[in-house]
Amino acid sequence: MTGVVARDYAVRAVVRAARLLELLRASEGGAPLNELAASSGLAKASVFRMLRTLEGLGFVERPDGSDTYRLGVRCLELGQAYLEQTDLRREALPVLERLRDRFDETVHLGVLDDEYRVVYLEKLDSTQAVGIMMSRVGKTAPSHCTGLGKALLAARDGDPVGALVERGALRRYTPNTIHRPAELRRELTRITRRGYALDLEEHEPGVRCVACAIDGPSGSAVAALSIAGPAQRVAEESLRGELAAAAREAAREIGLRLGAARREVAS
Amino acid sequence: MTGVVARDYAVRAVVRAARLLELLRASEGGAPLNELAASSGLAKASVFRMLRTLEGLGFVERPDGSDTYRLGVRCLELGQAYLEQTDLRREALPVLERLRDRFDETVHLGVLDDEYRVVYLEKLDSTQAVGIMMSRVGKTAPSHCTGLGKALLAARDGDPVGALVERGALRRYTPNTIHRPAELRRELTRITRRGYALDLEEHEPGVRCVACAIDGPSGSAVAALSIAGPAQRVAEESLRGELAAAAREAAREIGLRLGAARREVAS
DNA sequence: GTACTGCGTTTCACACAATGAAACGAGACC
DNA sequence: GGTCTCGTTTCATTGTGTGAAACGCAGTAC
Repeated sequence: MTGVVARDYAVRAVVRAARLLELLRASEGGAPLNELAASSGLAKASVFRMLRTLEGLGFVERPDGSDTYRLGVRCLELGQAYLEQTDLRREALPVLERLRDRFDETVHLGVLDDEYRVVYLEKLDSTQAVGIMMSRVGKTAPSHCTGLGKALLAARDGDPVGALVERGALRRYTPNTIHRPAELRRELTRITRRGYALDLEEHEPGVRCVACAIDGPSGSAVAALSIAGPAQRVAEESLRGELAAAAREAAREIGLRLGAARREVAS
Repeated sequence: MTGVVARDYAVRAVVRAARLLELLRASEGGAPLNELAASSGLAKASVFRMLRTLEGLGFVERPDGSDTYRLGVRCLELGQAYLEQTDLRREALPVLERLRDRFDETVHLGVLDDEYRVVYLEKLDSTQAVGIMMSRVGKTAPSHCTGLGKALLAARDGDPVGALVERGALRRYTPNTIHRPAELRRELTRITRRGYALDLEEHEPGVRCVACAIDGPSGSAVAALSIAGPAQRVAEESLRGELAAAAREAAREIGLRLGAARREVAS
């Protein structure tokens, strides 16, 4: 899926609309017409029509009647509906809760989006040290330097590292960030072999975690979960040992539940 | 959808794509192609192309590779971005927190979407009796029988009640629901006059609340806040008295902060 | 005051993108 | 094997989305 759509199917106007929404998402607190026209590379008139269409649909709004466009409430409604509808989250929740309670560390559930970013679907906070991690449901994070991300990349077929390189996504966030393609590829094979991914302060300084991919009914990974905590509390040995084992077991259980849920629907 | 866009500007393909997303949102856990084709009234081939386009963009996904389409992660990302970008929420939060702490009752912040539904932007739970209300950030609720909704409808110009009638939205949820247009109109004038809206178990049995509209810099209402609690704890007199006063004051303060924030940006 | 500049808006003729009918193929069911 | 139903593909047609350019309206400079 390096192209936007499998075949040459692709309704151009819709792709363009999505591009504008993405620009608005990236832009802090909205952008004026001209800016969007410039950065999208489309004609001003086209952008104008698009934005007005999106505004009428609630995907975009202009505070009172000003000239700066920002994302609209409709986006929130859809996002919330997505969360409610995904059975992944529903099935995973009890398992994640047990995991959190057992170690009292922060637990995450996440997937990759089409840009190879990690998107958090669930976050269960540890009772200790709440708020040191900047993760949050719906937020995105880079995949090459997070536990969730690396676990999911390792489970992808094709050449995810290549895709990341193309996008110039291999930024360095901390001294530990693996930012060289070759090294990242080695790391991914290692992850596949041992069945879990580590993040040793590669994204946020002071935060370590262990993550495992969750296999869906079809056998391929549909999500991943992680257990994360402050570096001074979680030793690398415990990450590799007890925590990794617990994470793998939890991932396996969620996978089974997903299969069961699917079969139930089918019947 | 009495006219999706002001003039005749409206990119048809985008409007159609939005219609499909809305259908998926309403449908529990996804829908197959044929169903979407039927309920959207579009040709099967068109729906097919649309869905594939949306899938490529991440707005829609198919679990493994099945035939049922559901909303995709991209929706969640946008929704989260919307929440983070709106300065309404940012400015309101500290004020709402004070309000919640003062009475230890659940506090809401919400807006109307383009279909005249209430959308919750923030919910601060009371420490007592958590979970009796089904509200949640990003969820929608009817406007004619909620405090937030009525406060916002009352502040709208035009004929919001007429719009609700057209949509057949005046459903009855409890014996107390105001479902007659004429009566609702009277209620709205009453609300405008006294400056706050009540919900006396009109939406959820056992839940009462008082709500006030928040005026943005331009003077018109941009949102509303409410204080809600179980009927047996919050007496109607205290709703009309102490709580209403506190809600009005909080709404006023948020309005001022919004004005200030806007002016800051402008400078 | 005028000239200028930067913005959102509108117009318009053209081109080709999006469309839907219909044909196709795969799988399930009987 | 026949007959459904469903997703997929093809293809000719047309009307939709397009961008260049013109417009109008601010604000600013001078």
